[in-house]
Amino acid sequence: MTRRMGGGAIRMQDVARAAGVSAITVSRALGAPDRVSPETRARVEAAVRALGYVPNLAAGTLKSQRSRIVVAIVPTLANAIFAETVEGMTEALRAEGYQLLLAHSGYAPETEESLVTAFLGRRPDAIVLTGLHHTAAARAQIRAAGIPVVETWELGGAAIDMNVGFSNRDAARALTTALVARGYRRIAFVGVDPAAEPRARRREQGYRDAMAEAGRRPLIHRLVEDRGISMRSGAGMLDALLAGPRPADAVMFTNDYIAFGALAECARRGIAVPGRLAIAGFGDFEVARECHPALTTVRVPGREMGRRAATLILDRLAGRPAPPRVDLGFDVVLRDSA
Amino acid sequence: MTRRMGGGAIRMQDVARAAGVSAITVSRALGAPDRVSPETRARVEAAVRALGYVPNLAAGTLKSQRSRIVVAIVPTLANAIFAETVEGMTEALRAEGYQLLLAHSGYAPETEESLVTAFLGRRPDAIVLTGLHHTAAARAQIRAAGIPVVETWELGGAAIDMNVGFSNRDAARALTTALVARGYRRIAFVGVDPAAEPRARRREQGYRDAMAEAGRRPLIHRLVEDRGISMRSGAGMLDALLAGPRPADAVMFTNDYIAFGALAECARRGIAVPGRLAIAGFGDFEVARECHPALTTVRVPGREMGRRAATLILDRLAGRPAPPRVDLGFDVVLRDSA
DNA sequence: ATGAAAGCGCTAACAG
DNA sequence: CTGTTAGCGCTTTCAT
Repeated sequence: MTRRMGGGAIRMQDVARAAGVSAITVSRALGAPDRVSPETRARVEAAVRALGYVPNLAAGTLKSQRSRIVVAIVPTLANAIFAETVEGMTEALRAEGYQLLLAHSGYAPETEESLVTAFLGRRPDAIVLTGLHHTAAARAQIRAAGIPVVETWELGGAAIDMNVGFSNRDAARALTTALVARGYRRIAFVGVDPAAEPRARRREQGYRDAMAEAGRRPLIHRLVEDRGISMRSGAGMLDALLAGPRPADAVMFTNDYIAFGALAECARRGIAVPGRLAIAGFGDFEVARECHPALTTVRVPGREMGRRAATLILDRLAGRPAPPRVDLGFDVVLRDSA
Repeated sequence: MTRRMGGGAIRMQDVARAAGVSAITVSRALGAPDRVSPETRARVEAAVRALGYVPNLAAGTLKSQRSRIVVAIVPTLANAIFAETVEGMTEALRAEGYQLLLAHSGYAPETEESLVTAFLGRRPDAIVLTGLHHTAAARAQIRAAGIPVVETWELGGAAIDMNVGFSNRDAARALTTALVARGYRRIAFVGVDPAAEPRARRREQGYRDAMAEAGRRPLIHRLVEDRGISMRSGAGMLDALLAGPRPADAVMFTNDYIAFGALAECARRGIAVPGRLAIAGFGDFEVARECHPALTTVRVPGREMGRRAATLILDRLAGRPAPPRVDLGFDVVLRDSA
């Protein structure tokens, strides 16, 4: 339409010419509309529309040293667990014109590290990580970048910068205590390799705490796979739980999906839940609410962590005070399965 | 450490000085290592490490007009449905140094449009959309950007550029036909407002096709909410399905989550599945495999669509031939629920 | 309220 | 294989 074709996009200069102003005025009309007279603004806006102008944010980023990009790294998206956090984050960020650069680490700190390296090149304005466990190199790079950091899904003293989440340990302890109160005698815990998944380790610890407080011996089972764990793995644990002279009468799984897998297996085998085996999960995913019998579990603030992480970042970037630590809590949800 | 502090990051120039070469040599050592002598490369790499240099991709993008960013917009992440596609995409892209800018539209074309507008400012090298239904403005902007586009999760003639997916209509038809073959007489379909969800409309159409072929009258029920549909909504449909003098003896839901909700409700009410009511889903999500009775459904290539979308893009960007249309097919999975 | 000049940090193009 | 020059498209700074 104008002089350009084949690759060249419309620049601010072109808009300026069309509107009869200088480039900087276009910049202001777009980025700080109240610094420009209403008439000028209208002319610029008309030119923008007429030309289909889309500002090149790479140029803006380079000059202003603000990218309006926030990086987020989660362990996985395949479970709705972290997906909700991501949704909460994007929604809050979008409202302020920030965009989300996302990847999943597959629960591997080394993968996380290489993602951090790659993403930092975009000069993000902030970064959101899952959990508190990262490689030393990742921490160092992030610190060097000097940007706000939020770690989610875990609470602890070792946060790089800001920390929003809940206590996995307290949550598991509270759930276990509720099971004890309901009268179960042999309460087992099914988790994953504690070395591989920090949040699972904390949950296991909470279970141990509660059992110790109740004067019981912990009964711990671990799933062999430390990733890709899901419903299937729960089903596979039943034999171990029910074997021996003194089988478990209740079991708590490290998350709802695994618990549901066990629950379904009980249905297949005709094992009464909670009659012969009570089952509890962790997370309060939708399946926990909707399955039959409905799962006793712990509700965890997935979406809220995302939203809060975003607002902490936005506050910090706007120079508003932002607390270094936000505990969003949890709720023990007693249903029929235990 | 060096002369800089307070905001200024290390630049290529600093690395060049430390390595005793020019900036462009650093650029090449990093971006095209084989165009630099091994010794030089080693010196550069050492300097990079020593200084903790992270290239500023905003600058690179500006000059090279290649951002190595791919934009993806999905309807939601809360369902594992699209999350798998996103995972497949990131994985394939990451291997080639591309990064994913992601957002979810909440199934609203207008939201999608505004996301497109915002994202185009990053000058992405390609864009991946879900489905074939977009606003005219979104299509126009994308076309004007002149970048490769892949539309996923649906197949049709109206694609903007490339299209990878499967036929929702054929899949639903095949599943319905399988239900007919299994001897069900009154097969109902539970979908959502066809105007609100194009893929659901195609599934409904496939169901109609199969019913017509079998000489049956279609029995269509629709969920009131057109978004946020999930397990709960399935449970709520049972009354309608079983009401009247001639209740359905089989029902097919527009996705597995909804089907599972109905299945669980049957368990709660003591309705035999498939004895009194056979239930089928769509998608073959994990819950379909693991619930009891296991769900008859259609397996859909979620992760593969993501991977394929990525390779189409990479091929196109590398100047390799990329087919405009890839049909990944589907599989009817007959299990116990129907 | 508007503009001119300068430069953010890279890499394409062209030497040598 | 390595270097010089220039400029990508914005926004900051300083003027008017």
